[in-house]
Amino acid sequence: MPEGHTIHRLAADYRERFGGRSVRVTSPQGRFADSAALLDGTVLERTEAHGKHLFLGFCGRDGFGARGGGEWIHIHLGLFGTVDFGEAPAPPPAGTVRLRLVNPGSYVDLRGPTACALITDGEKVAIHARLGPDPLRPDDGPDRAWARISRSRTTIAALLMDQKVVAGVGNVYRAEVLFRHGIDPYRPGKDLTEREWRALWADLTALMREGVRNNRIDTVRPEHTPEAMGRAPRADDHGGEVYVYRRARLPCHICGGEIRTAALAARNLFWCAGCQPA
DNA sequence: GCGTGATGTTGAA
DNA sequence: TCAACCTCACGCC
Repeated sequence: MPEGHTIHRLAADYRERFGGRSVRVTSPQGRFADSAALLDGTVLERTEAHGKHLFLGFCGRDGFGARGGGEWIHIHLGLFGTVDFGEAPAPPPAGTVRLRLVNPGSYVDLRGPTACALITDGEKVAIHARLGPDPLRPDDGPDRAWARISRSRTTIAALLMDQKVVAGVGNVYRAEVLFRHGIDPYRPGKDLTEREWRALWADLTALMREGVRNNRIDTVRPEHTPEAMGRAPRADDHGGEVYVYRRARLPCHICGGEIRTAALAARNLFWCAGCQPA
């Protein structure tokens, strides 16, 4: 499930259910057990998202950080990671639960993350430093990304997936935003106009905010929804309504042409050659 | 029961 | 460019 919108939503949900209170921290699977023991009983003070990275900040008895300094759980869901919230009482942990938080009202289970580690303030700063601007972070903007894109011979499809260039965009938003702007995914970054890039950034911001709100990715404009066009809603485990993502060989909602797919840097790319001409 | 694939990242070759 | 890693649901025998 995880593109940037998922992570920002998780930051808000962890904060809402567990923020500001003492929390029981365990690792039923055992792979985070030592760190969980250090944090058990401390207070979840703050939560933060940058791109696809989630940070849970804990406060010990002697100020921020269970060990005295700044103390964070750094979580990256990778491709398979999942987070499931539930109402207390927490059931016996099912499957491979890496991290479980419990308080009197709620529990939350983390499974299958690429990363789940206790880090210091300094390590957190280093992670922020290697990430590009995030359309969902209020203080971030398109300029820093434009400085890289406008000088790069790499395709815009690859640049959008590079977390050093833009943080939080994944395979779905990449495919969909390029479709919405009629841009050929293979166009080199330096061949985009600044106007095109600013429009892409603004659109990503709006689409991803909507994604946080609804906890799913919807990218079709009102006039192209299933209701508006009299077609069946999308039957896909991902849920949202999209133009091209995972619609290989199906007809384009706009021009009727066949949606194409190809591997690009080991990821599946989807686009409509009619609507996104070279 | 086995093989496959998936909204991701890293590090070696 | 490729393999490794993280997990689980689904299709097919």
